[in-house]
Amino acid sequence: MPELPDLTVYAENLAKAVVGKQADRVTFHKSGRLNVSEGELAGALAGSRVTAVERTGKQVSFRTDKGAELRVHLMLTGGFALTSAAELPRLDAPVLAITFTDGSALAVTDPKGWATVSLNPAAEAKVPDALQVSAEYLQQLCSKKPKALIKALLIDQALIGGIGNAYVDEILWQARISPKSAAGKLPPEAVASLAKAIPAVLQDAIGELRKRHPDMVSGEYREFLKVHRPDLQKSPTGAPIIKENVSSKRTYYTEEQRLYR
Amino acid sequence: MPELPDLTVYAENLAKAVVGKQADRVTFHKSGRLNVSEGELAGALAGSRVTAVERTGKQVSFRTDKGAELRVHLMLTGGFALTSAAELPRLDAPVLAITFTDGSALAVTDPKGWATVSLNPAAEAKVPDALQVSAEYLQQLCSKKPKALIKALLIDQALIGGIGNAYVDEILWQARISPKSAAGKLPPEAVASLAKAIPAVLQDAIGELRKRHPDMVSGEYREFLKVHRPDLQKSPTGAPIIKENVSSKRTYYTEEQRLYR
DNA sequence: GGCCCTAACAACGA
DNA sequence: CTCGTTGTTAGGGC
Repeated sequence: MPELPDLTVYAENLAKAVVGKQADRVTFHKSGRLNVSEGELAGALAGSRVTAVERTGKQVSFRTDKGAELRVHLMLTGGFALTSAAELPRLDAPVLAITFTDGSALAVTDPKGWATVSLNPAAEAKVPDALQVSAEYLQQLCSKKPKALIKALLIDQALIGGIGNAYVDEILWQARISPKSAAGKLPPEAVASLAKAIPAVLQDAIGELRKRHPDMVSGEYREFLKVHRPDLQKSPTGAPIIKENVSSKRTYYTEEQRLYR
Repeated sequence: MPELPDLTVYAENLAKAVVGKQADRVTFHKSGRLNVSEGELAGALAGSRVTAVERTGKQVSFRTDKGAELRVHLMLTGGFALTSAAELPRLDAPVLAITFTDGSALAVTDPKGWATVSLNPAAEAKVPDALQVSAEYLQQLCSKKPKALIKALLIDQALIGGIGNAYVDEILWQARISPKSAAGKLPPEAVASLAKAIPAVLQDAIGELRKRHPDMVSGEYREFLKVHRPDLQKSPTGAPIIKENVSSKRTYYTEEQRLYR
């Protein structure tokens, strides 16, 4: 569930909680997915100190003073948990658990077990983060995939990092562009308003989350979204919200959003 | 345009005309597509006698007493021509021309130049010919590609050889099965009636062509088709003919044909 | 709500 | 009316 704003706040809060701490024991539960053996993972982390926690696209990375990087993708149902070594056994659906020498603990949980954990992942082609995309880059993407629906293009993690199915609807509503528009048909003005809406919507959400849920490291909070919400009937400007599948994804939008095609 | 029935009669008539003759000069016009050099082609054929002409799927093969095989695919607009060496220069859109020692000549023509000519083509995975498909084989195909539309499955040359866009509509009407049925949803009875309709429709067409156009080696004759015809309004049993694209192909069918899905 | 793999489908060119 | 190749989409599994 979590998208860029949630993950950004998770990373901030995780950093406050664990940077500087020294890892003690590392355990991985076979329910999850790991790119190395459990022994290799424990060997690379045990005894080292966390130096940073950062978000990259939809993943959260932990770095250590021994140069290791641990990357976590929560997928649909994963979450973090800050607890103590003593309480770890009570945790539901644990995937990864790290205890620190001060007795505190960090865990990744996931009822579905789809979360992925990677130790020192191979460097990938760097995809621009959603908070960094320029109008020029967006224009390039639209020209390169002219027939793709704009919604499908924006949530493609190979093109832009961090936008998921919920916030893309917010962004498109903010820019007043229909999710079913063909990317290649967007005029420059529409691309420009989209380029503006992306960071605006995401930064606003980050602000809301920091204020409303200052300690969050898991879960979704969407009560301030403007259109992507099952309980809403109308957009803030009074237009009825249409609920429909677009590119096989549940989509909320209104007739206020212009369809280019 | 030609499909299995046309090509079958072409091959019969070509066999009557050229088997036993000795090739003299072989010329290939660069407009067409050839799997070897023109010199290689001429070298392999000149001086040898034609021993057989056969249809394989939608292709026509010529065999020689020196063990060569020449395979021709006419694509959309190609055709054969039986003429004389003297008349060859008057031929429109020639692709391949072979003169024989008795002064007669055989040519492949194609205004679009898409026809393909292959000398000793690499042996391919043998695909069952449409005249040979059993109900069991058809059932296997339907089970293996359950989501494919039945029309798309039947004209896939990698699965069954010889059925094209015109005769598939005739076959499906004969079997009273909608072209938009999902292959995997056909009950055994429908598969059985389809297995019966395929050779029935094709053999009937071969008979019609032999009778109506006893010397044909090119062109299309479709005046006896029952549904795949732009000029028809109703099927033989009086149902209005629906004209619609199915899997991006022009399709003629009626409500008499049951939709399984 | 996420991502990957595969199959089916549409568009274009030869 | 043909057959490729390519890009986009839809579905199921993890």
